[in-house]
Amino acid sequence: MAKKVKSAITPTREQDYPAWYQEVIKAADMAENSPVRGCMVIKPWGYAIWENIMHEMDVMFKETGVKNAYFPLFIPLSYLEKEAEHVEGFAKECAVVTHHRLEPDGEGGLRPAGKLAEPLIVRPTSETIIGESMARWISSYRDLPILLNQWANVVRWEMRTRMFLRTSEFLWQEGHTAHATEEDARERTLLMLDVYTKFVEDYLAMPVIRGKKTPSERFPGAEDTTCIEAMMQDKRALQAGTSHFLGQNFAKGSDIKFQNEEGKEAYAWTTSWGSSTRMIGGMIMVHSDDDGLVLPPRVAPAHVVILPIFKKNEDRRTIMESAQSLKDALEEKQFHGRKVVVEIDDRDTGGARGWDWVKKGVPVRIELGPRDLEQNSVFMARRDTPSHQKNSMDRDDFIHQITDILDNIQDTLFNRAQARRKENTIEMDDKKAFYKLFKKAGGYDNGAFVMAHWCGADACEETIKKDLSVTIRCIPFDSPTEEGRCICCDHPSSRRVLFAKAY
RNA sequence: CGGGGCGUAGCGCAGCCUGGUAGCGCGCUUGCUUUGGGAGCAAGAUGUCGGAGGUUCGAAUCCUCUCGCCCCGACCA
Repeated sequence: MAKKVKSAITPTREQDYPAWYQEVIKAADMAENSPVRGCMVIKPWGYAIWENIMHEMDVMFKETGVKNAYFPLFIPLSYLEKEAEHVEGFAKECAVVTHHRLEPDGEGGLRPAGKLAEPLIVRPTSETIIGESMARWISSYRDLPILLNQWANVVRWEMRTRMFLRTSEFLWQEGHTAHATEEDARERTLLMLDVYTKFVEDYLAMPVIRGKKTPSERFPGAEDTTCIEAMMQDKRALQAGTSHFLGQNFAKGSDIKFQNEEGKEAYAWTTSWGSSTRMIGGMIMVHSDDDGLVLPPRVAPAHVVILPIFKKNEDRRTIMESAQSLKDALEEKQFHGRKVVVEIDDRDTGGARGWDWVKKGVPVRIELGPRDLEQNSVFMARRDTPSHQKNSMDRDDFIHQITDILDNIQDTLFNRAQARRKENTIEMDDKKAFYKLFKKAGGYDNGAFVMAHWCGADACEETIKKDLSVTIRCIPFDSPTEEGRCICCDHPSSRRVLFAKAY
């Protein structure tokens, strides 16, 4: 008798997308809300993904000559004042430390004491404090470029938070570089955007659109902000990484000067670039389904889970031995420079055990029972196919093919995401149709990625944002020059830009 | 910061209107039987009913204040 097909996650994506997202995280045991408002606790399964991300990105950064360093969590208030636009951009969301001690308040509690002469802010980003160091480290063009990165936490006091996507405290990396020439700095800006693109596409299997932000969406204090934008399953955009060309703005603010080859004093040209735990939120929203998390193999904490099936108690020992030898054989294999990671779960929880691993998103599940031992086979399920779909496979073939299977899953996830984005990316020239599309957007269906002409006026961008809460995600690098008319004001335009609802 | 909702066991909730000493489901513990699509039976453990004050013989329940969370706005690298 066919059992009614039921999804592991309720509600489903279509029923309530935001609730589905929270539930996927909870069901996969990745993270939970903390007692501290707007902050989350990242649990081992979630943190292991971040560790894989850190490890792989770190290698990629270093291949471009970047070195890691670490700067203080606290920044003197006055530092933030060094770059005018920067202050304005971050002032409203800074946590401020004003005291350095607690004392009894006489009523059984504690109160702050030891007021600081100058308040410290908890870094929302580190341009200013790193700039201060750079200013001291650089005196000659021979000291340049300086290529730094730090893995850190930052705090931005957000009004509304969501696990991984926007939390008050989040983990990230921030790169900061200083160069002798504008050209070098601009080159570095794009080089790091390339690194992000490669990482997000190859590891997180999220296809992205590369482009430049409009002036209103720029990083506060930047000359140019470049970004990668990905489409989530609800057709909203998520910025997955950003790289800024800061011109000489921060160099002037922090006094980063050097003597050039002609012996003249000049300000350095700086860049900064960042990506955060938000990528994990994106990864969840791009690949996961109504049965829970779906992990791209290249960042999965475990690649394979073996579920021993005990028909009779006497079988237990032989089946466990077989499971262990299968694990050993698989772990001798390398998957993109990393050992294939295998878990054995012999808990006696009935069928719930299998669903736990579905919900955790493990790429490959193996059921191993008496029948498989007799036939030297394994019963395999892939997370990129429906949960009920399982196939018997020769055990040795499976061991031989494991890396191909994982690669295949990785490719499938990427291709699926790319196909979905393509299907939901449209060109539009009619304002009424544009408004109609986004007016009804919401819930699981937020319209589309719309490529439309824009005249370049802030006013048009602002109008659309106000009317539809749709923003220009970026001016894509690959959008060709072509004659057209602004979707908002009908003035001439030479290029299409990407409009979408965003996270 | 405006508008709405909610705080009772680890999680999800009922009880509140009409005051009488704490309940359900899941989970958890132990044992036995089970295990190839979310196991069954039996026996258990778990609560400052968000906090403070008030009314009352008696408060999860009524009143006042307060704290926190969620949703919708506003804000948001």
